[in-house]
Parts: sequence; structure tokens; C-alpha cells
Amino acid sequence: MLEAAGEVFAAQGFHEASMDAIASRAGISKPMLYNYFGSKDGLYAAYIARSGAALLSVLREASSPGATAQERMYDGLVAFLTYVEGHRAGWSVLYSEAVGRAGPAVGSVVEIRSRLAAIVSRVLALELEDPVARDALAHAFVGAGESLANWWLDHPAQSKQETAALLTRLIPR
Amino acid sequence: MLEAAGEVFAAQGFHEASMDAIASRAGISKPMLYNYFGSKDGLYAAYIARSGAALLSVLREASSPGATAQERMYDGLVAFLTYVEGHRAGWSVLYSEAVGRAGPAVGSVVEIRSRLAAIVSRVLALELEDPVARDALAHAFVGAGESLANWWLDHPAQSKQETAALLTRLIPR
DNA sequence: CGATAGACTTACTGGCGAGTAAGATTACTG
DNA sequence: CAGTAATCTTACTCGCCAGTAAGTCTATCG
Repeated sequence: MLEAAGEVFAAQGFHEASMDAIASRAGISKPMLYNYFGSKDGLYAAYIARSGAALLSVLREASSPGATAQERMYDGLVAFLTYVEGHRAGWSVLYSEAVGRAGPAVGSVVEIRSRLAAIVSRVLALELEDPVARDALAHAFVGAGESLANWWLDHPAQSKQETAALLTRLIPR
Repeated sequence: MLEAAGEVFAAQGFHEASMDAIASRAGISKPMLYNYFGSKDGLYAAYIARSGAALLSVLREASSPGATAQERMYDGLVAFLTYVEGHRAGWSVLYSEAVGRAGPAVGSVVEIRSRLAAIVSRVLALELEDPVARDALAHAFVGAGESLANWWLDHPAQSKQETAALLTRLIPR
């Protein structure tokens, strides 16, 4: 049910996805969606929340506290690419909503993004003292990772490992 | 006229921006928009085209062929941040549309983005031979720049120069 | 000073889609 | 096997908005 919603949202975007389309893809009728999620915004929010939680949990699992900044970044990137690979729709919706405009779920996506940045910032803390520079670079790395993930989806010949290694090399020493 | 359209598109997004709202903000009536641009998609496309051309031209002006990769990246970033600073609406619309979904102007934004990546790739050519890695990193840098620009808009205390220097330091040697 | 062309407006239509009312169908109890 | 509660569907309403038809105003020309 959320699965079907995700596919339609990913393919069409929030506004152009109709509840009828989602219902029919899920094999149920529209009032069921309203019964379970209250509104279109509610359905969207539920989907975003689930996708975001899954992404964050994947990253949390990948973290090994003792490692160097390079190792932690590499592991995180591989995990991230694995998530993207296995959840194209979820990734696409999250990424689409990550932009600044006033969508219905901006709040939660901004939150997810800033958590990502916080995770990256903690990794960078091993190499950089200045907290402002660290915060800025963390955001830059998040954007770089997102963009690189989209590049990677268009270049299936490249392995996750090679791709992750590329960004890892950029960590300042 | 395009100016008014840009403000409304930036504030509301494509679909939620109504032609009435744009017309009223521009101080004219709706049929004029249709007279000049044919359709809502046409208006949007025209606005995107203008914003994208302005961005690319700013970057083209900033390039100094003889310089090092670091210098060129730095100058390009400062120019980019200057553009973003002076054209919030244009930047916001370009960035919003840069995502993968099937908007009405995806084609031209994808094109602008790949041109940006090509410019960055040429800069990186001074440091990296492998063309695939270069292409991947160029996309990563574009994403990093976009993300960093948004961070910068939220941190007005930071100067353009400091901010640009941060990303410049990441160029691999 | 009519007439005619261009620029612009008001006031509509038509369709799409979010949300819902009311009924049908299934499962579950005494 | 009634009765009833939960689940689900069909079949609507209602507002919004892209796009347009028809008319109004202004200006330029014979």
C-alpha cells in the first residue's frame, strides 16, 4: 500500500500523482487510503517517514565507532548506495522533496537531511576542529553524496565500492 | 513579467503556482501571459531558460583559462554564490527542478546541470586523468556546490570567500 | 472624425481530482 | 441462521485552475 504510493509518487511527483492512481495500483479503492492515512498529505508524510527511517537506520548500522574518518565515510557511502539501489522509489521521493520549496512534507525531509549532515559532521570531527567549517562541509558532502548516487544510478558499470572510494578520497586531512 | 513568474514559482512550486497569481503579481491579466508564452509550461520553460542562461554566463565570465584547478574552482564558486545571492528565485526554481521527477522542464534543467558538470570536469582534468572518475567527481562537486550554496543562504555571517575556499580545498591533488 | 488594428480585460467553460455519503459485502458472534 | 460489526466499493459533490471567447479601450491612419 505504501509501496504503491511510493512508486506513483516517485514516477509523477506529489501533485501530479492522483489518489485514484495510487489506489488502483495498490489494488484497493480510494476511500481505503483515506481511512488509513486521512488525507493525501498524510499518505505522503507516512511514506516519507518510512523511507527516511529506513535510510537512517541503514546508515546507523553501517557505522563502526572505532574506525578512521576515511573508513567510516566509505562504509557509510557503500551503505547509502546500497539503500538507493534497493529503494529507487523511496530515494527518488526523498531526493525530490529535499529541495527548498514548500511541499507538504518539507519539515520531515529537512529533518532527515540535517540528521544526515550531523552524522557526516561527526565523522569529519576527526579531521576538522572548526565547527562551522565542519557543518558547511558536512552539508556539502551530503549534497555530493546525493548527486553521486544519482550519477551512479546512470552508470551501472561502476561498482559501489569504486564509487564510494571516490568521495572518500576527498576527505580533508 | 518573467520576474513575477519566477517569484511565484519559487515560492509555490510549479503546480501550486496559479496563472492568476502570476498575472496579478505582474500587474497584468492572465490572457497576456497566454499571449506571450502560450501556456503555463511555456512560461515556466522561458523562465528556466533565462535563469539557466544567466547562471552559465556568470560562470563563463569567471573562468580564467590559465589558472590552476584550485584557482578556477574558487573563482567559479565565488561567481556561483554571487549568482545565487542575487537571484534567489531563479536559483530556487532551478534547484527545485533539478531533481529527477517528470516536471515540464526537466529536459532543459538536466542539460544545464550536465553543462555545469562538464565545466567542473574540465577544471578537474588538470588533476585527474581517469575520465570516468572525473565525470563522477564533477557531478559530486556540482551537488556539493548546490548544497553548500543552500547552507550558505542559511548562514549569512559566512563570507562567500570563506565558503568557496572550503570546497576548493577538497580538490584532489 | 469615423474606421480599423493592436493591446488588454472581464467573465466564462470544462475537466480533473481531493474528499465523502451511502450502500454492499464479508466475517464473526450467540 | 439472524443480527451486527468491520471492511470495502460505487458513485457522487465541490472547488480550483488552465485555457478561451468575446468584448473594451486606446491609438494611429485616411
